Amino acid sequence: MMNASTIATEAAHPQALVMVDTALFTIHDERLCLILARRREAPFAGALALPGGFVHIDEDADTESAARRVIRAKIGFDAPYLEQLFTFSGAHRDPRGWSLSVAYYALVPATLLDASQMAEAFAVDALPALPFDHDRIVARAVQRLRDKATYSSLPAFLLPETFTLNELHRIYEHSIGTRLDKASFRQKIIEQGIIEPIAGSFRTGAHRPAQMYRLSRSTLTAFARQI
Amino acid sequence: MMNASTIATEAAHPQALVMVDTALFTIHDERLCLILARRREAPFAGALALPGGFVHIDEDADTESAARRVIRAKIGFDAPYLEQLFTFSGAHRDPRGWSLSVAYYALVPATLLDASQMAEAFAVDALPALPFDHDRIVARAVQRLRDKATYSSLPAFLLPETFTLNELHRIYEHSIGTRLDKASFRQKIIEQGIIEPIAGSFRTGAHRPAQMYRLSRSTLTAFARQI
DNA sequence: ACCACTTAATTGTTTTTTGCAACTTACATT
DNA sequence: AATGTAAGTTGCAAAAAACAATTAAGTGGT
Repeated sequence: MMNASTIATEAAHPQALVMVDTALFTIHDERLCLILARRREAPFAGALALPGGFVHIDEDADTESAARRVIRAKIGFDAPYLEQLFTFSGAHRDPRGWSLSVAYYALVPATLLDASQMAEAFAVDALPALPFDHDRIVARAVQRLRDKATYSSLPAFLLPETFTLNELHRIYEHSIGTRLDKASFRQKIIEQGIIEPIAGSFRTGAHRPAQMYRLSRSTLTAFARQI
Repeated sequence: MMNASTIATEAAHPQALVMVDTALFTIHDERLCLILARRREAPFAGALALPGGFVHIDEDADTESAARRVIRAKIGFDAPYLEQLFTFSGAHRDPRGWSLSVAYYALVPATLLDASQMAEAFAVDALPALPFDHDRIVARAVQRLRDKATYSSLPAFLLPETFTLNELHRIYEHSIGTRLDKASFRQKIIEQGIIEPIAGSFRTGAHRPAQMYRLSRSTLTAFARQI
């Protein structure tokens, strides 16, 4: 029978530090933002960084559970969308030694965040300097979001439960970073069937009321073609 | 100053086993295959599995280097294409304890493999039962290959340095799993500029000779549209 | 030498998808 | 009731894709 010390002998190698880091996207003032955390401990105590922490193998079922735990600690609830991004590793990314960080990215509607949480949201194109290799994590997360926005329902997870087609249109444009034709966008979204109108529900304002919609599925839907 | 024992105290948690596993794709008899390795050690000694091993933090610069080392040990050279796939983790995927495996996938032209290596190539739709969670790794690797084949030069890395357009056509069909129109395929590939004709070089045979091509770039090229 | 056969490569036509612009609708405000 | 503006639709031209047919270039058999 094997026990921990047998394993250590078998592996016969010094151990890597295993952690998770999370890129929490939200929208603020029509801009794509990331929620940062101020580090309480060394290294880089006091600096703003991506929320993260060590994997606790006695407590976390897997790294995704660890990421969920980190996110809950940060915002108080589970993000509507969470996906593994990439695993970063090496001797120099953390001064404490050879480390491995499984990075996740999540999308959080701004409506679910309170003022103090929104105060820690920074536009992705105006982030402060970040410690470790968090710049690389951010770059990859933004790239992933942009890529995936072109062929899936991903950006919808930045919106509240209900939204108008124009709101969805704008969030796609902000996610992808390019202008999208209104007529084509509406047609494609409708025919993909990712959203459904909420009968009788309209956003009223100064002008013509807008039909409210909700996502048909709570999970990501990939499109056959690009948006 | 910090040292290993301080860190262990700081982390204050039992450690995860950190390893890499690799899905090595190749083509044999017009079929998409994976190269498996027979395990020499417990657990699952004697079973066929994805080539893999522990990360050696004193030797591997990062997990990608570890994957390259594993691949070199298996086939004797670096795969022309290597990419991180996904990180699998949890208490139950390996009987030795809570483990984390960073999975990579690689594409290797059959022409670079010798007979003994090809003997360990199994069609992805007729694989033997695999230990650990290697079935999940394989499923995700095949899915990634199929997805990426639809919008990039990825399948070309399964071919030797030089190839004909029809060979490229067939490898795309095998990678994606669907039929592609000959005329459209040729036009799209040419206009993407991922390949260039080799002046004066033709594959001769019983019929009309076919122009030979090579990749224009040694790195992956993503297309603006689907193939 | 010529014909049949097969694969390589191109050409042409139809259908579908896009990109763009103009237009209609429905409200609040004055 | 007129005006302004955002919501939503319609129509058309251009581009892209799918499909079908044709031409090109060799080998091998007679």
